[in-house]
Amino acid sequence: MSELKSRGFLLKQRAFLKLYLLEHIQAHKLYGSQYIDELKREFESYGYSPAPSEVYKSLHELTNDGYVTREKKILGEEGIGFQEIIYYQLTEEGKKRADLYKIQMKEELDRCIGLLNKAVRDHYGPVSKL
Amino acid sequence: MSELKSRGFLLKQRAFLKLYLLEHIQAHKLYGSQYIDELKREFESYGYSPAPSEVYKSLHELTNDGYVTREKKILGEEGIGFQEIIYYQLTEEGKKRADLYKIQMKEELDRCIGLLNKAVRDHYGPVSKL
DNA sequence: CAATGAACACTATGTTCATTC
DNA sequence: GAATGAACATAGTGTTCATTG
Repeated sequence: MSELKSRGFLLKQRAFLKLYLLEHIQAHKLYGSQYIDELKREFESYGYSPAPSEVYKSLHELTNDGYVTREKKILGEEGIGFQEIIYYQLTEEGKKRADLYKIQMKEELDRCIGLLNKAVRDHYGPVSKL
Repeated sequence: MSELKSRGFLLKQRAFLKLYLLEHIQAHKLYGSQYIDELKREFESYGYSPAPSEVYKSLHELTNDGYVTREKKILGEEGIGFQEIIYYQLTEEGKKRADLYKIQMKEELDRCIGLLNKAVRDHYGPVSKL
């Protein structure tokens, strides 16, 4: 998860998605496009709609980094429409490392929020506390 | 300033820099590398150090979009070290449009802060109000 | 056909270095 | 030599489309 060390301008999208995916995977075992739907719904009112491929890439990276394992299943009735889907599941190792990831992400989120709030203060007067 | 309409994940760096540059240029007429120094100092404690070329590109775009005009000067003593520098200055048109730009940026900043705060709430509990 | 993911394209950003006075 | 900015390289993200069962 090298994107956490970058310290550039703002947080990278994929780091953000991974934070959500780690939690969603822990909460309920779903397959790829279901997480995509969840995320789209979740961020809809924030004017953000993650591209499917970004979510898949995030899932691949979590897999490659050993956070999660994949489990293929076939969906649908015999004979007519088959559909392969892939379930994701946190590994034991992944659970521990997810905690560390969360801690690092908290710092990064705070940094970014701080930077954006500074811009609001600098250009639109003091930030309201409500 | 088409980067304001994107509505992707987070704000683009250059849009952010332009907001600062428009205000800095209005506040005091400096040349390029002086704005760079100002910005670096300003964001230092936020773990963000804009690359010089990003600032120059932002200044070029502000120029091309008619917000500012450029004025070349020669710095230094005759005979030995000459140094060409470029001062920037808001146009009349630029002042008006900068206000519009600020309004649009406010929305975008709020959207991004909202998205990041949501992540903090979702993963680390309710956001403290201080 | 829906889900997956690879390939491709494009945009944003960072790095290097030539120029110029 | 310091400032400027072009050229280049890379990263990040979005789009399209082939696969496949």
